[in-house]
Amino acid sequence: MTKPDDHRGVAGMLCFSLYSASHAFTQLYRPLLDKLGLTYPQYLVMVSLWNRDGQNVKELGNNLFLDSSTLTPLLKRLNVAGLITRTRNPQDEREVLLHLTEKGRALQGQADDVMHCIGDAVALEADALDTLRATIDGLRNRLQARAR
Amino acid sequence: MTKPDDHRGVAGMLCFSLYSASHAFTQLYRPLLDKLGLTYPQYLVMVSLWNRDGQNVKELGNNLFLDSSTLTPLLKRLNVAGLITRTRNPQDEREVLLHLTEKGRALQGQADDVMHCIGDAVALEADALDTLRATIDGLRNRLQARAR
DNA sequence: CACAAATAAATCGCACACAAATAAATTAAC
DNA sequence: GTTAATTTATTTGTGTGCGATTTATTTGTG
Repeated sequence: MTKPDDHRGVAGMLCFSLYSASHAFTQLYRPLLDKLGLTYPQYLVMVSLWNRDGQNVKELGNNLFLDSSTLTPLLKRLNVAGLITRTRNPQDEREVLLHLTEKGRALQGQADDVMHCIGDAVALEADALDTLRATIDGLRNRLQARAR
Repeated sequence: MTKPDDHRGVAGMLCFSLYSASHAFTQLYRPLLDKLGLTYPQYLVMVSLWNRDGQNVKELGNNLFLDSSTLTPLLKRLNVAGLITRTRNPQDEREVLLHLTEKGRALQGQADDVMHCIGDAVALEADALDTLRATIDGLRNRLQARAR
């Protein structure tokens, strides 16, 4: 919260701007991702695996800032949907390795359409967008540093 | 999503910056709000009612961009905690009016400490913060307009 | 007045998030 | 080399979010 004494309720709080904008993104994604049979968090997992296949749960969690208690059930759903496999690492049986199936890899093609639609709605020039993203990432990093 | 062809996974996506920054805020708030016995969404409801007491569920939902299926159970918990009352509007029995109890009003004093802690972590000058908030709010409004 | 349409909440089902506790495997210490 | 500490993932329980449906009340139309 940022302005203790204003009279605008939640509207003046940066945390709420982020909270509501993030939900607005999810709402915009929903009908697009429905066509791929994915939820928004599932889509983030797929993006991460399209970028680097064969991550374990820990690495994926570090990339998405999510913990295994969130990811385990989500990954099971992606597995049931036939998009990924979950296998123990023979070198270290504690780790579960995540690999795209053929079907999971194929889905990346359809995802390009999704990104295009979202880009239109965001309606920001490339450099304005980079600046905004960098500002928000910097903020997130400061918040996470405090939360330890 | 913003950059289809980069090689950075989720890290290059504005939606993910918002998503992860919003969660980081929640994590920072958690230990502070634990002392008040509130979750972050419950805190948003209290802020809205501190700003304007006596809203109905619909109005509150418009302010927070949340719908009654989310709010009803949350409001019941605040009611059980003794922070608010839920009464039907005699003039229109469809509406449920939300009023702070004495205990609920009293909690606002402790919330000032929370805001102070958060403000420190955000570490932005007032005008930089206003600009950022306005940018994100503008983005949210564009996304919501597309989502209809 | 009667009765269909609209509105406000609540209910139900599913999928996150995350703290806390547990289980299994590896590494460290001695 | 056996035991303790650490690491990785799963399980459990609570609280959101939200689509879809349902219930109750009010408004609109003839």
